[in-house]
Formats: sequence, C-alpha cells, structure tokens
Amino acid sequence: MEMETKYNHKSVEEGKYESWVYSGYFECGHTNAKPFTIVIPPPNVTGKLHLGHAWDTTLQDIMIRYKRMKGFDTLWLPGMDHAGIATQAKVDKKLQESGIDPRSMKREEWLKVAWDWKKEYAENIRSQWAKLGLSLDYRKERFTLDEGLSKAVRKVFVDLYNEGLIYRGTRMINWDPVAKTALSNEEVIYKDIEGSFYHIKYPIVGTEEYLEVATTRPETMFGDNAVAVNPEDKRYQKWIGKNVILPIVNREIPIIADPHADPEKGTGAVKITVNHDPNDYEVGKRHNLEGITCINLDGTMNEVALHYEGMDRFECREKLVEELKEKGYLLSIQNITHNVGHSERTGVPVEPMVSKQWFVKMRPLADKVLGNQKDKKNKVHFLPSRFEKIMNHWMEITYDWCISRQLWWGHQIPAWYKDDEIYVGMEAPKEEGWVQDEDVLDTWFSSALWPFSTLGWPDKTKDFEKYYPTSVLVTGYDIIPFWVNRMTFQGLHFTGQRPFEYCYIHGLIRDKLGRKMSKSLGNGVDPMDVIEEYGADSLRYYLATSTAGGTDLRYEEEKVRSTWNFINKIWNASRFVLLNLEDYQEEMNLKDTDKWILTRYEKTVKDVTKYMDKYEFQNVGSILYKFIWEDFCDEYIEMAKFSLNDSTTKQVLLKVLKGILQMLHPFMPFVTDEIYSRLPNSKENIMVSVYPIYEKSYVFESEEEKVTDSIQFISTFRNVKAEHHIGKDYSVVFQNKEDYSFISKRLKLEGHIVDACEKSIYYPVTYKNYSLYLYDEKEESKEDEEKKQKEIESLKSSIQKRETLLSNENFCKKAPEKLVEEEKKKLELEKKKLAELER
RNA sequence: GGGCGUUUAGCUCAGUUGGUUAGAGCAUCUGCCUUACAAGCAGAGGGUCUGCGGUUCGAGUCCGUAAACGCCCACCA
Repeated sequence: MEMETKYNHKSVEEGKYESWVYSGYFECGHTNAKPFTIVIPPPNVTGKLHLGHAWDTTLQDIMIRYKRMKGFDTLWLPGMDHAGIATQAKVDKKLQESGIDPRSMKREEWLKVAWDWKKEYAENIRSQWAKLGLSLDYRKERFTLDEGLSKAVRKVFVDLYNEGLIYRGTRMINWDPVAKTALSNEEVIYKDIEGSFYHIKYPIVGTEEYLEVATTRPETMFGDNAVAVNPEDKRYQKWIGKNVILPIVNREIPIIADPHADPEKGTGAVKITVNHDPNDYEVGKRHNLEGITCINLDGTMNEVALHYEGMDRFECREKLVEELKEKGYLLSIQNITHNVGHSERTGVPVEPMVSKQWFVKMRPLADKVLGNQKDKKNKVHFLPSRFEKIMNHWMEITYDWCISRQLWWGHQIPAWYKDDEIYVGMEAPKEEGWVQDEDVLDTWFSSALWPFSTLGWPDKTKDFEKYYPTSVLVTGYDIIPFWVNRMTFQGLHFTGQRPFEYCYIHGLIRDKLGRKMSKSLGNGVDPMDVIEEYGADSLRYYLATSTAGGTDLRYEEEKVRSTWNFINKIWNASRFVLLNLEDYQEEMNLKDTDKWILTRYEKTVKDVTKYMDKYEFQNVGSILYKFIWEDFCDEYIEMAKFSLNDSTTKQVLLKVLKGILQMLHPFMPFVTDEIYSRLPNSKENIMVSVYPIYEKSYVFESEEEKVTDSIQFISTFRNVKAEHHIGKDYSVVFQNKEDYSFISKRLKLEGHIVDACEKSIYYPVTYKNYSLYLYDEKEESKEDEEKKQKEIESLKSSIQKRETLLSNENFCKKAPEKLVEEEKKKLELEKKKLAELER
C-alpha cells in the first residue's frame, strides 16, 4: 500500500498496540541475556492518567524499548495502587451522591463496591497505557491489594514487629477529621493562611491581675492544662507556681515555667493544651500534665467544651470568641499569616490528636540506608545525582512512621486482640475470641515493597531471582519522601539489596505560565486529547526530549505540533526513499557524498548510544533532530536526487533510514513501526530488531570534510546571492580549478557560468579552496556599495582580533595545538577574502 | 532558620570534562509552489549568557558574592 502524502497519526496508530501485545514482544524471558527491569510507579485507581503519568511512563518505555533492542531481557512490570485514603474518599463520595451513607454499610458490603470501582478504573488506566504505546508485560501485572502482595505486607509487618521495629503506642499524631484517620507527617501539607491571633485574659487566682495569653486556636482552651512562661522571662517570674482561671470554663490551671515559651512570640505566655498541640504534648510530658481532649474525631467539640458540644471546631472558635468578647476576656485580635497543616488528600486542616496507633521505628532502618549510600558500588544512584541529598536528609531527620489508618480500603493490620493480649502473625490465631485490628496500613506501607513484592517475594520465585534488584526506578521528585525513601529502606532491610540500581528523577508538568496543573485552576491537559490531535508519538517525543533531567516541564502545545511536523518530515523522507527503491541491489560503490552521510550517520549512532546509555534523552533528541532534518533530508536526499539511478545511493538511503527509524523507535514506536515494516527485507518487527551499532569502517574523515566544505560553499553562495537580492540574471566566474561539478548541480549554475565578465559589480564567494565571483546583471546601487564596505570593516576587525590572539605567547604555548592551527588557517582565509573584496 | 534549583534570543528551553562567530523550536523579516514534505525550501535579523568580583592565554561553563523567582525540609502558641 502506498504511503499517504502526509503523516496521519490516527491511521498509523490504529490497531498497532493490540498486535504488539498479541505478538508477545512485550513479554520478558525470551532470552537468557542480562535482565533489565523497571517496575512502573503504580498509578492510583482513582481516576485518569494525567500528563505527568504520560511523561513518567514514556521515559520508562524509552528505556525499556532501547534495552530490548540492545538485547537485554527486559521486564517492565505494570501495576496499580489501591491508594487507601484517596480511593476510599472517592468511593464514599459516589455512594453519598446516590443517597447512601457509606458508614452505615457493613465493611464487606462497602469493600464490594470499592472492588467494582477498582475494576472499572483499572480498565480505564490500561486503555490509556495502550494509547501511549507502553511496552508493559501484562502477564506480570500486579495490584497492591493482590493476595501475593498482601502476603508480602503481612510478612514485613510481622517481621518488623518481631524485631521490635514496629510497635503500637499512644502518641500525638496528625488526624484528618474528614477522612477520620491518622496520617503520617509526609501526608501533611503546610499552607500559609490568613488567621487571627486572639489575645485572651486569663485571671490570676487570688489577685486582680491577669495573664495575657495569645492563641490562634481559642477553641482548644477547653483542653488547656497550664499556661507556660519562659523561666528567663522577667515579666512573669513572679507568677510561676500560681494558678490562673480558665475563662468560661472556670477551671484553675497552673502557671508553669518551660523553655518552650518564647518571650519574643505573642505575649510570652502560652497556653498549654497537651492533647491538641504537638509542642504542648512535649511540655505536658515534661511537667506530668494529664491531657484533656476537647475535640472529637470528626472535628466537632465534645462534652468538655460545655455548651459548644457538638459544634464544629471552626464554628466553635467563632462563637467562643464572641462570648469571650461579651464577657470581657478578649483583649485584642491581631491579623496574622501562619502556616497550618492540611491533609494532603482531603485538604482540611489536620487536627493534632493523641491516639493509639501503630508505628515503624525508623532510626535503625534509616541508618541502614545512610550506610549503604556510602557504598559506591551498592548504593542507589540518583539521576541527577543531587536528588540523593533529599533522600539522605530525610533519612537523617526522619522519625517514627505512623502506619495505621482508620479506613477500610487497604491491608488490614495482622494483629489480633483478646482482652489485654496482642497476637501479631501472618494468619489469625486458631483459638476463639481473637478480634483483628480494624485498621488498615498506610498505602505507602505496601508501595514501599513494590519492587520486590511484585516479583513474588517473600517466596523465592524465579522472577525475583532474575529481575531483582530492578535496574531503574523512574519518578517525580515530589514522590521521593513518600515512596523512593521507603522502598529503599524496606528493600535494604528485607532483601539485603537496594531495590533499584538507578533512580531517575524527573520534574513536574506545569502549564504554559509555570503553574501546577490542577483541577481548581482548570488548566489540566488530558494526554488522551493530545494523542487524539497529534498522536502518541508526537506527545512522547515532546515529553522525553524537551527538558533536561530533574527540571520541570512547561507544557506547550505548539511544541507538540512542531514535533508532529518533525514526524511528518520523517514520514515524507521515508516516502521519498521508498518511492525510489525499485531496482535495489546489494552492491556498494560509495561516492564521496555517500561517504559523507555514512560518516555523519556513524557519528550519530555513536553519540546517540552514549546518551541513551546515560538516559539523557534531551541530548538524543537534539542529535537525532539535527541529523535527520539537516544532514539526511536537507543535504543527502537533495544530493541523492542527482544519482537516483545509482544502486549505491539507494542502498545508502535505505541503510541510513533504517538506522534512523531504529534510533527513533523508543521515542516514537508507532510511526517507526509503520515505516520500518514497509522497508524491503524487514522481516522482524522494529522493536525486536538490533539497535544500530557504531561501525568505524563507515567513517571516512577526509571525504566527510571535503563534502562538508562544498556544502559550506553552497551555503555561502546562497547567502551572498540573497543578501544582494540577486535574481535570476547573474553570471559566475570560477577563480580556480577546483572541481565545481557537484556545487554547480546543487546550485543549478548551468547557463550562468562564463569565463570572464566585463561588469564592474561583482561579489567574491569564497570558502576554503572554493572561490568564484558572482556578477549581478542589474545596475549597482549605493546600498550594495555600503554593504560591501560593512563587510570589509567586519573582516578587518576579525583579522585584528585573531592577530592579537595569535601574538599572545601564552595562548600559543598553552592552548591545544589544533586550536592554534585552526586560528592560523582562519586568519589566512580572512586575509584572502579581504584581498578579494578590496581588489 | 537550613538546603536545593532556576535566571541564556520576543516566548519555551538546550549548552556534556572551560576552547572557533553561544544553539533549537515557535514567533518576526526577505525570496521561492525547486514533483518526499508550503505543516515545506533557501536566506536574514534578534543575545554585553541576572549583577559584581576572582582564577585562567581563554569563562555561559570553575570559585566567591549579591539579587529576583521557584521548590524542599524544619519551625510556626
């Protein structure tokens, strides 16, 4: 079938993915070669993939496709994450919208709904992966709640518990009052918000005086245990040990001395609410204060808050301030901007709460990572390397990880209770009367095991033996604390090895103005829409080559369009080659121009391979773009038009085109497959063809230079001709006996060449050994003379600069000889040109 | 407060270990329908590489310093 005259991404991409999957090309285990493994960062089963996913997965697909063509046994393992809080929130919302109160359901009933949800969204995600062309081995697909992965989770929990690295305890934790669950520190996002600083009068018992206490959270005063002042603070020293009366509540609490009170902040006297503030909790421990809880788990006030019982915490704040004002306790209100922790998932301000939860003791695990990172051979290598610091810093300051979540969607904690006894084990105890912990584990607890749990661990499977540790992990820098760090310590602890050799970090996708893409701004771009308009190949190439590693990417549709143009260029160049391929023969009799393109091609193969091995796709992109568009299309194809009957030309065209397609294939799998399949003798599919290998026997330095010089001369000629607006009436006189046949053909000089010309207006065109005079047939203008003078001036100054440089002894002594020689040559050339101009 | 990143053409970005006249896409200007491609071809204009100081024969690149913007961590009564 003939190729269409324009690249049509829809018809090219149609049906290809299905045939790839069917053919089994994506499956690992075809060879005994060295394995190359990537586990996909499992997307959450909460929605559609966004551009960030498209970027992240494209990078991985490029690595996998490259390594596959390089002969590795590649495994790219797909999977998805149950995403505890996020999914539960979505399922709940859906139920509520249909008039059902999710919490009135039985756990089992609710889970059934959640699994249906999961199924639907997993299908959707798979179809998006297909659109992107990802070469995933679906036989190995995993889900974080799979039986196998659950087993790994239980094993890790039980082992850590037995080693004393998991414990249950009452601590102050971050509480999400909407999701009604505990959170880890990483799930709390601090945001600057406008707030008020309320100055409240706390009367001192037995006096007429009072302490002025400033707080941003007056509603917590029902739980106040004390007022703290700094022991060094002269203003308050006399009151230490006395009591104050809590307004409204009318409860006496002591004035204590504690360094936590900062004399510079607020009034220097700070109310201590042991159960509702992390710092106060520490103060409480130091002073043996019994905490008083005044807020319920759903964010409403409890009975301690007297007549505010049942009221939402923020409404209570408002009403309470009014009451304080009425009763004369409110001294002033100051407007301030302060940082308040919000739940990453529900977005509401978190409530510090004292609660019994499960924790992972982090110190020993983190130390193991820090130790391993000192081992250059076995550490996780970050790309770019600076991101290692982020992980190491986290390991240094990390503290115990709260892993229990009061949710239904997740791995239920493998702990059973009977009276005061606790049993932790892989399975429920056999005796009667044991009740399993209702809570589930933090989603990241199972994600942390992903690189090995997906390969069958803790069983000693063949996959685990062969494909672990994985080769590269690809993710955004925002996920380092949540995931990369935790995979690293769990991997080291349980497998004794790093979970991945390299950790390739990319940035975030932003909109054209540099803003994060978000639902609230409405600036999100659906990758499926982009694929519809420009094709997956355009999107992939754009995403992979537009930015250097680790930096953010501003999405620009114009650039995707420009990539489409590039593919259209490749399409048409291929069309040209294929249209001229009849009578194709297997003999090679290389001309200079063939040697020129082959030399450049080999250099391209060498450089591209170098950068592919370093995963520097931006560099690969620019090298390929330049080679394909400029060298292959603009020059070689144009040259080839003069020798299309030559079998060698055809063969060179084919050889270079084939290599181009192969090097582009990891970036644009669909269109390269389409064109490659049309090439003669392409028996195998491009994705399992052998990646081009640098061949020195096709490098011809002197011929390359010779042809490059003529190309430079051609370009100089066109430049002069265009600069002086010379139309079709002109004559040329060659100044020496070089071979101009090739140049004449490219410039279509035939009919313009004369032996000599009488006209006085002429322009010298000189490049290296080539030199001719260009005569314009129209009259000389003043403008032309000015231009000529300008050129003379700039030549003179350039000559001067070079002479100064060359007369510098240090330069001649210290600079590389080659550079000095080149400078000398250039100087001579310029002098020659100047002489021509001034003749 | 600690750390990191960015700052290069009108816009978005490259620029490998210091070495010709700092590159690309888009945009702009000029001339071309030259049959692979007008979503193209051939040319052109546009940058004191954020400022200052230093090392060097030579600095966008290395060192120091200042600024602007952004991010992370910690603190945040």
